[in-house]
Amino acid sequence: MNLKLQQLYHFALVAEEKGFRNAASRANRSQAAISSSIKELESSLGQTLFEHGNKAKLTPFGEACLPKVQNMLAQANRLESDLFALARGETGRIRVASIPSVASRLLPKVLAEFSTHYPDVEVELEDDTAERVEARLLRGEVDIALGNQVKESNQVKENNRVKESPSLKESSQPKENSQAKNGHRIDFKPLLHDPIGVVCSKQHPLTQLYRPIHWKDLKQHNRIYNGTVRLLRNTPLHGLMEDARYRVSNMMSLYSMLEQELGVTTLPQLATSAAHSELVWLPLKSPKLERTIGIQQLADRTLSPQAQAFYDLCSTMLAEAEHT
Amino acid sequence: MNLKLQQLYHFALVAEEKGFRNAASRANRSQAAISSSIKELESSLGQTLFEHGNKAKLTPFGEACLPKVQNMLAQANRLESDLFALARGETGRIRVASIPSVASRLLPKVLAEFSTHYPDVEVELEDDTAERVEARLLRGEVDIALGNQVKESNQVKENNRVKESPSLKESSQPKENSQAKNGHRIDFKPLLHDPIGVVCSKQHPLTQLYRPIHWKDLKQHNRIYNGTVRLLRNTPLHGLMEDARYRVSNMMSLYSMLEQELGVTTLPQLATSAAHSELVWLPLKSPKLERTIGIQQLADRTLSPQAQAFYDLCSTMLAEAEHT
DNA sequence: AATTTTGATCAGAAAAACTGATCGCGGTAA
DNA sequence: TTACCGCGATCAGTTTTTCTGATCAAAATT
Repeated sequence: MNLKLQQLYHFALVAEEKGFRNAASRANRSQAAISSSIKELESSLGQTLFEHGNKAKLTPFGEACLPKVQNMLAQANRLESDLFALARGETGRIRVASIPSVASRLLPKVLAEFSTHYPDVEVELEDDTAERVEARLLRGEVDIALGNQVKESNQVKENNRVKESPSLKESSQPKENSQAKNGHRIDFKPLLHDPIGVVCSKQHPLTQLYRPIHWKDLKQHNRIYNGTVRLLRNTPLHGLMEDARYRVSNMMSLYSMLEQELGVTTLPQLATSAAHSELVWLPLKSPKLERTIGIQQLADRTLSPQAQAFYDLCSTMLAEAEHT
Repeated sequence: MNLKLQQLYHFALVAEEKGFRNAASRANRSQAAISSSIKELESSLGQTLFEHGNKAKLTPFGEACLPKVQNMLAQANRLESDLFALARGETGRIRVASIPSVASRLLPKVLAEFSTHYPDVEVELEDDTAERVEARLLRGEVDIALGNQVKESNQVKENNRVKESPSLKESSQPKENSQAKNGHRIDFKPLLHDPIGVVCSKQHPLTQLYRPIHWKDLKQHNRIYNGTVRLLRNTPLHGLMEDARYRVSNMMSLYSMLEQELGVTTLPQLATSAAHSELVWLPLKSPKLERTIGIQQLADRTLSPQAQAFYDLCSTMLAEAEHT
């Protein structure tokens, strides 16, 4: 790589300005600097670029070179602004995975805000179950994931690795990290708390209680199991819900069944659709349960500037969203 | 112009070699050099390119940059070889103007030889009268011209230096001047001498002379004027030829007329077509006349490498051609 | 003929690039 | 676990490159 961009730039400047001195002033350099720069370029090409002793007139060779060099300089400039735009996160593409509740209830506002600040960044958003969202992140298919805190995977993996000494490290790491087989760890940043309650039809007897619901109140009703029941692990409710009359994986089916008054279910507040006006979400008084929603990234991978910007925006907007 | 090609090159090397040390060895540099080169690039972009502390793994940003940078490097390489090819004269285009006799009798061999050495150089050859050939050169329409010596130009140059004799030249300048309004001067390099003789049909009485032809021998025959008669200026023959029975500008017409035995003409030996076997060229004994054929270029313009190569080849081949 | 302007050139200063040695870290093998 | 290797980071010091300011000769301008 013999050629230097600066030499080419100086060459083009002299040719355009028709003079070394003008070129020098446009380049903020001394005339001597330009002179030797050209000389250097000429010697590395083995041909003279300007007619010497003739006011900086191009030789035929120089004339043949000029357009090629100008083209190169233009491309170098384009590259430079491309890279800067990429570096500033103004351009590019980010891939986000999210659990459906966040994707439908919280992300739209974030995306709208994001796209006003970064109109040229493509966002690829895919929703999936909490487990699969996390898996996609670990596989590197997405840059950022929005999901629940996954306590289980922490405990399991930690236990697999640390065969002894359960005391010291357990307390420091477990909450915010999870480790996968390929060595990637997930960094989880909690953003908001989503209370878990009971969902049923507006006509359901539970709505007539006129007192806070206790978990045992569900015993006497048909229960419908759904994916979010996993969140109840290690709570008294878990057993009850596992022992459900119906099991559905699809949320739409769940809503339909609830509307048909086939039973009741537990859901985080955000997971209830605002579109189904025949259903109600009732707070659960005891135990008071909640899931922690947060944003995840691979711990050992730097975020791209774009992703970082999205991450930051999510953090602030979702943390604010908690109080509304 | 913040970016340096070398930094981009080092970046791509590290990415391709997946390691600073391998990259360093491929670049014939120390590992420290590569390291600081990358660091410099990162700081000028304002973003980290590699995951630090992770074996030279690209960040997402670095991954986005890599293909763009590689593309730029490829183009820089292409430019470099283009410029070198141009500089070595292996590529490009030259424009040559020539008087018809040289173009048809001498240049073909030169062109054949040239194209074996420079197969990728385009040659644009145009033939025209000596005057117009010279005009094209002065106008910069061609790089090189092949023509007759233009004596006046020498005299003008001489006279510019010698401050005597201000009167005579003024009038002779307009016609055959080699000095144009833009100050261009023509540099003429004589290559071979072309004797001027008499051309007529094989049946013409002149062929029966059995002694060298004297200019007065033409008096008693019909004469055909042609463009090359200008070469006879200041010779006794000139008046005779100016006072011709016929005047033609086209050589083909001239040959036809000679074949029809409408008269005789004077021509340089090279200007006689070998294809017209019914015509003969007879040497003129007294005065012994000749034109000097040579190669011309603008005196204050450097030739392109390609043109220079052609110039050199012409010089040697045509000088040799004189003795055949 | 005098003056201005132009590019070339030089010594020395400043900046950039590079080297070799060393460091700490993480992975690997004993 | 310990010892070791290979990695990239870092540092001080050197070499190379680039730049400046002054000066010059040649050309253009007046």
